[in-house]
Amino acid sequence: MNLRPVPRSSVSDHVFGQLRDAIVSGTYAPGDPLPSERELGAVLTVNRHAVREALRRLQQLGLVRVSQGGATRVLDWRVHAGLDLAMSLTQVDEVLPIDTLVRDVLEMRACIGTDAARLCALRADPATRAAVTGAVTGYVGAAPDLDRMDQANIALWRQIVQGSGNTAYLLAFNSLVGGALAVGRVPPQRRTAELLDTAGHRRLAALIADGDGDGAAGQAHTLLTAPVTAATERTRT
Amino acid sequence: MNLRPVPRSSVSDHVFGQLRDAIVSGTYAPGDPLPSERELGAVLTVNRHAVREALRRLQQLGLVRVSQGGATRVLDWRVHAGLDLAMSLTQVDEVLPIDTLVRDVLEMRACIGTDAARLCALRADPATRAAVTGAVTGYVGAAPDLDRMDQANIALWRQIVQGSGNTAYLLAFNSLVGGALAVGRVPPQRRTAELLDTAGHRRLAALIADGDGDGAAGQAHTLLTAPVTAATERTRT
DNA sequence: TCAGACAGACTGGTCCAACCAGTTGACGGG
DNA sequence: CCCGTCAACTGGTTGGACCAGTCTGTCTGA
Repeated sequence: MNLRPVPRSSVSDHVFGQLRDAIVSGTYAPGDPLPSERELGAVLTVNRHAVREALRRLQQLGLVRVSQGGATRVLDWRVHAGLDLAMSLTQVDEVLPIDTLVRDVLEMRACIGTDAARLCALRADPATRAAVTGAVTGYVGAAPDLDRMDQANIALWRQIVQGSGNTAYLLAFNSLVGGALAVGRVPPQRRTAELLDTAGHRRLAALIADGDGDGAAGQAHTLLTAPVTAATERTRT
Repeated sequence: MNLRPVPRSSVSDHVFGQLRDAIVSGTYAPGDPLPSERELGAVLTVNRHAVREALRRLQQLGLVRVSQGGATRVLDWRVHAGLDLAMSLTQVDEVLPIDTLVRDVLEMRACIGTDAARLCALRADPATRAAVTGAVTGYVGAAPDLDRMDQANIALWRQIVQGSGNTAYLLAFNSLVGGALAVGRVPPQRRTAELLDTAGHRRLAALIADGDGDGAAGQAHTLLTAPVTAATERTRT
């Protein structure tokens, strides 16, 4: 087995995690006031500063609204939280089934990836086109090691998204990669079909190199939609 | 003129903003160590705790990596930052021209919105379909007040994205709405063309109500692509 | 000469204690 | 009944102290 670095979590990390899960899972409803910082510190046997640091992170995620003098209140994450929250949503199976979340992320990746491939074919400079072709070569060369292919696949799509010249796509891609897609929640055999279509990826690189926007979009759609339908099937069971 | 609530910013907000801008604008290159917390506190004449809270938020955004014992190092935001960063990118015109960012956001909104409309037509329950129709009615009724139309337009698309049943789309939508699109960076006259197509929006609602996924996608694409091409023109000038 | 152990000077992590600055709500006078 | 006042909250900020890792230069032994 391959060893991974030990995840060392600080006190404020624990506080953050607990509060985040409590909020997303609905333990605290939107509009509800959170216990005061001093009270949270007392209950969790933690210093107030640790609580404050955790609250800052929750605020940054869009989960709470803090106001001096008044209580810190819970926001409706369906309204105020950004895509980065997806990176943290791995523990709340009751509220949001993990299979559904995976399907959603794949669906979004397909949507973004298709348009990014189109734009990459239209807007990318020669160096980037070459980089895409190179990334595909690296990807194909990684076969049949699924883990390495996975890694190379992400690198490939990062190139494409970068080549699209759309910063919003790039940031969203980061959110998705850092999110449920990459947490290892999806067992290897589930991605086999997607990852093994090396011919399809080669074709995609060629279309991008040729500057054929519509062709690249179509090919990307084909490549990215297959796993979505598979995931959709999975949610029904 | 319409009055707006006074934005009151805390000390740690200022620290956060300064560091964020310094990082995104490249003052600190990826891999560079940030000054120590004590040093930052001394330079900014601020307590160390305030610095720490700001650093937590930067960490949450994916802009820095902090490690006990070692220095806090700057990450490459093009690799590690999520879409939420777009909500903060309004001041770094040199690195990322604001017109380009607006175009990117509109492009992404068009991409997501098109697929969300398709899924909404396919998957939404009757209540949600009715809500979409109602939102369009409210939107049309808001004419010709551009500000109210803007608000109603956002509410309408929120309904559609919600109806798509895709949580990733919903969170991304929040990021985009909270981001450059809503900061008032785009003068009213620039959105006129998009906002005034009431007939097109009515048609979209009808297609969604009928469950015509492809039709809804096409109509949504028409509605959302127009502002993108306009914004693209703008970036050339 | 050089590899490796070691010590000290950093780094961030946590805690305590105090005070400032807003908000809230109950209480009492008009 | 209304409205101002004030006390008891809330979060905001500061200072200082100490723990716990990391890094680096130095010094020792081979």
